[in-house]
Amino acid sequence: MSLQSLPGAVAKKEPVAEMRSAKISESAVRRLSLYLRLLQEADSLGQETISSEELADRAGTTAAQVRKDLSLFGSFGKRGLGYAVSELLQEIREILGLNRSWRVALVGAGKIGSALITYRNFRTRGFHIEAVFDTDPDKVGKRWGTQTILDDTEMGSVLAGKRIEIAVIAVPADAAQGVVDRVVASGVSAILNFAPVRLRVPKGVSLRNVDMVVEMEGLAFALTSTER
Amino acid sequence: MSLQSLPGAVAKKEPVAEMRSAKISESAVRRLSLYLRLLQEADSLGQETISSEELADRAGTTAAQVRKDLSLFGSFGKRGLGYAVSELLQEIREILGLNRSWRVALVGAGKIGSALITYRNFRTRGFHIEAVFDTDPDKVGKRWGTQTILDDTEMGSVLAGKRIEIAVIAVPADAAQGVVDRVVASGVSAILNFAPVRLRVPKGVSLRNVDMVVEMEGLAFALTSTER
DNA sequence: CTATCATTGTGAATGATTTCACAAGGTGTC
DNA sequence: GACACCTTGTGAAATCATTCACAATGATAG
Repeated sequence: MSLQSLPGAVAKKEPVAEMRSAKISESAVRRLSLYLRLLQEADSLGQETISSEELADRAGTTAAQVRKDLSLFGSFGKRGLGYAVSELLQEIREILGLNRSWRVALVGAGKIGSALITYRNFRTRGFHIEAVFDTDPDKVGKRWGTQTILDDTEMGSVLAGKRIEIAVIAVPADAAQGVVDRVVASGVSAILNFAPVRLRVPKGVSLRNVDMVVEMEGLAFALTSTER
Repeated sequence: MSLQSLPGAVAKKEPVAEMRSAKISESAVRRLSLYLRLLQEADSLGQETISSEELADRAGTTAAQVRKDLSLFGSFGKRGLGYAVSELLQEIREILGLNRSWRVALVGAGKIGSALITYRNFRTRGFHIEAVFDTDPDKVGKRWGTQTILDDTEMGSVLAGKRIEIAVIAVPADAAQGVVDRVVASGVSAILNFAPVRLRVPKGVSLRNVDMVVEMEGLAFALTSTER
């Protein structure tokens, strides 16, 4: 039986805006993103309701953790029944800011950039790559997916002109900080960094790092420390 | 003035093996990996000593955090002076298990795999990709870097034969769990997963995930929640 | 309509991580 | 050799995150 039709479910939830004052931990946000993916899978299989326990099992966490995470933003479930899949899906999309599209630029047209631009999940989640930059004259002017690679020198004006919000940095480590300074100056306020370097960003700019060497070294540590 | 020559520094440290009993948090290990990179940079510039404060500044953390992280494994510094760069470097390499090479296999010869195999930092850190697998008959047999792409069906025997320790999973989400089950059965006990899916591994197998969509959604959340 | 069952939402308890703060140890100067 | 100065290593305190446990709520069956 469907929960969407029950009047209580929507009326009860707290306004999301009010909840934003509290500080939400990065790990909680990561889990929400994961719940979202799991809910989309459940939804596409036609599942209508899900309990915190089932969601926790699929996410590899505990039912209490799921409920706590969701309670940071409101009350979305029904006691005795669980959560309406499609409704919770929509709530999390709203919480994460995914009910709109985001304007993204890619700086660095190398192998990592190439992997990103062909990654379907990106577009389907609302992240639209609207510009690609590189310094290499052999690459500039070439078509890359739906984009033509632009010269690095045009970066400032294009980012500002297209009002790009998120920059993906996929350049060599020694060039990364310079790129960051320039994209921030052009109004970008969120950065996903693939370069193996610690970047400095001004307050108000969000930064996430993806560092494969750090992950591999974490695995090496785990293997080393369990050895006997 | 160099610290290496002073007798106290080495004699004083606790044996690493003994310290391993305590549980080390994942975030502490991440920071160690970062310190290592920063120390290598300092070392290559000829810097001989570094204080916890300077290392913390470069790593974007606090001096107390640096000292606490290091104290989990021993006493490597000299009061009043700081740490000998090349010595601390070596200690961290030992802690993380990087004084040896690791046998790595790559499963999935797509764009992400391509980015990995050409990534120099990998090899220089001791991670040697010794086999590459794919299911696509058009790819099997092609040369990829120093490796020839092998057919997926050979995976089990090759992994076991080469005693591969770490597998990098770069296949589509719906194929990932099957691959994991097979690599684990072939003796692999650490996995770096790029597929956007939650994998299940038996106890004793280490797993790290790199999930670009999760990172991007984290940025979307940050942008959304700071908006007014 | 009452009893039973399932599952949420949430304070309180526990556990983990980070920060504080300072004694201890070591350098350099006069 | 005494004094002034730095910086580590580390208990204790503070903060942050997770887990527990249960009252509250709603569904369902008879």
